[in-house]
Amino acid sequence: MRTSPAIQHDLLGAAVLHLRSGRAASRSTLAVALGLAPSTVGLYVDQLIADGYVDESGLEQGPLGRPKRRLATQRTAGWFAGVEFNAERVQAVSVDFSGQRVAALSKWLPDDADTRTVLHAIKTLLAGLEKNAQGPLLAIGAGAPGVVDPRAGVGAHYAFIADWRNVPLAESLRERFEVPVTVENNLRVIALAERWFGGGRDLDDYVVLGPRSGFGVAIVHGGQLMRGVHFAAGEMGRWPWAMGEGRPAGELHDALSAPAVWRKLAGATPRARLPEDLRVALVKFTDATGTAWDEIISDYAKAIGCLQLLFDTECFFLHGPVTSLGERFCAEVVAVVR
Amino acid sequence: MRTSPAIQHDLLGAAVLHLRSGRAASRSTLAVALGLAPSTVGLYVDQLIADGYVDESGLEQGPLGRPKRRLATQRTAGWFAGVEFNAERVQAVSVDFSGQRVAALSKWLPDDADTRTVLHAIKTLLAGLEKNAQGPLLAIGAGAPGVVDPRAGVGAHYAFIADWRNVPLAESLRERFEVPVTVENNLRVIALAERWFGGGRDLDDYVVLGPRSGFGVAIVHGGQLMRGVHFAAGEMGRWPWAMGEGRPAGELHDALSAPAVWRKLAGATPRARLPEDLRVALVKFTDATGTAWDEIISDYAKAIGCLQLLFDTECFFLHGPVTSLGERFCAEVVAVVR
DNA sequence: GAGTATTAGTGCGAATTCGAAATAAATGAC
DNA sequence: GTCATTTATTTCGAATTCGCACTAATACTC
Repeated sequence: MRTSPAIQHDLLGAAVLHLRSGRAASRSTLAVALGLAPSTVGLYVDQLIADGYVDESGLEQGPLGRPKRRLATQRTAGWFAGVEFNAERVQAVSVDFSGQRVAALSKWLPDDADTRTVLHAIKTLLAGLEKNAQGPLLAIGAGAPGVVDPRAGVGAHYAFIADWRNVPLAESLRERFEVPVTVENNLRVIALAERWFGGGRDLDDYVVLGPRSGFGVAIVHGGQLMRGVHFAAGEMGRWPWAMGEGRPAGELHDALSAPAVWRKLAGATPRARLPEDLRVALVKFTDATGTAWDEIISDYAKAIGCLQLLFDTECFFLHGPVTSLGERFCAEVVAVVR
Repeated sequence: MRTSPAIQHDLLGAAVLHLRSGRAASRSTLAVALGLAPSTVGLYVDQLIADGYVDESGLEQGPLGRPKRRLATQRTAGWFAGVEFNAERVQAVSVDFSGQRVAALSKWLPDDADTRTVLHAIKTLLAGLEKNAQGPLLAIGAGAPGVVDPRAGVGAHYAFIADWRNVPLAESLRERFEVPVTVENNLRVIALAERWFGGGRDLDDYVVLGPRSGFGVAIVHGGQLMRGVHFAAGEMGRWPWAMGEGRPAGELHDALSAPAVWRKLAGATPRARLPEDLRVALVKFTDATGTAWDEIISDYAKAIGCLQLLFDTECFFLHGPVTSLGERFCAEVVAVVR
């Protein structure tokens, strides 16, 4: 009989993430991915199987040699809740232990939503997910807008929700649901998701552009999020920015934020509440080749060029409503950056 | 008798760096600084003393309790060589094991210096240091201009030295002197030095501004240098930059590099070779309050502001010839950034 | 000067991780 | 079918690091 080590929480988490994301599917691949000796991983996997977190699900034959024993996370070992919000709406999803989305709920907020309203809405949605879930709730992850202190689990500041200042979000949810709660900035949550499940899967250095009501970027360096001393890194929207030939100087988010882009394209400010309609309405613009279109392309290219000179990064990701401009937008931006 | 572990090179290096920089001076403080258990540090220090790298040098009484047994690096355990160069000159220093500078040599390069000339000059200076040194040479550190691949020890590219392309600098020096050689970009070497011996001693996040013939920055995030995929991070000099009211657009180094600053202040381009004279000549400008001066201040403040929004860092350092503008320059820049 | 509080450093068993050899499970050659 | 080859996993002893109890050295109190 082998003497298994006590399960270390961080290693369990890392192992499960690797299995869930498909990055590793057997003891040997897990060993490579985690940078541990095969013998060590063997001990850990045994323990995870004994505890009901992981299952062996058949063999996977390579071109030669002994086949891998495929590992899979146990769907029924429990579930996770994720919640994301801004001044307009709250969205929540439940995800089973194997990473499959089980259910999603969302709720529009009233125009004058304050901190209390928002917290209440979050708890209501989470409680709703809890009702139909099977197995124990294992953890909650929350993506909050504005400046977030993930160590303290506090939403430090956000301009668009009344009295959103030093809100102890993690503590509040931990009290109510009695599980570990992780809080992180909205955009940085996306960067993390990109790393674990998206295109940043094998990347250690990349930048996520998040044009929304403002313009922020999330920077991943050496596999780690760059947060800044005051958790305010990436606030690129407030860069001084020349608005165009002979135009007055402004700030970058006046040129590149989602509302600014809509305004330029449509000469109007569509409500961000109607992304479906918007996408339809904008299709014609993506086929047009007006000055506005070229100007947006050139501004985005300029911003990305600056970031690339500074970071010399592997990859950029564009997230948020502006992605509805489609593939051609990205392709043209890339061309101009070059 | 205690069973000492085999000395691990990285831990030895880290321990010695902490002792040399004054960051830790006893077993207990070293344990805190290295994040190891006191018992483990005890074993390591015993080994270092047995091997003649470290010495106990008396006691240090705190306000209460058993006094620390002060540790010091053995001056005579060996020495290190450091060499730094650009297209104009090569500078080399020797440093004993306790971090004291022993000797320094430098050499101007001819105007048409090519790769062979530069390598030869480097080796000549190092050989010169070797003559008067006592004890074994332990390692060489080299700071090279331009794009440097520190993993391969290769100088990838530098525009101002003829045929400086993929120069196997580390290999070349290792062959000649038969010790480990570390190669890093000039400015990043400064950033590392800042972290170990300068004002970045207790900082994990900061940016070093290096205006020279161009304008580069070295970024330290989480205690680690940000190098970029192509080792070209920080090339901020090539940012597009409005040159002033109604002036044509240019690049940032046209406004902020050392030659650009001299040109603006003096209406001329003094040779960078004469920093002593320059400093004297410039004193009058630091006392003047002309448009040029204000413009430089405002440009520097704008650049630093952009970096701060992006990185939200703890601290900025200014290095290079521009520092001869003095305290007042920095103070005014800081004021405008605010 | 004996006792107490405080901090520094050591001894030793326990926990974890590793490395190398052994074992297991497949393919393909003969 | 047997054997060499290849890859996956396990066994087992060794190496390293830790945690905790213990000892050491000092100042302060009475």
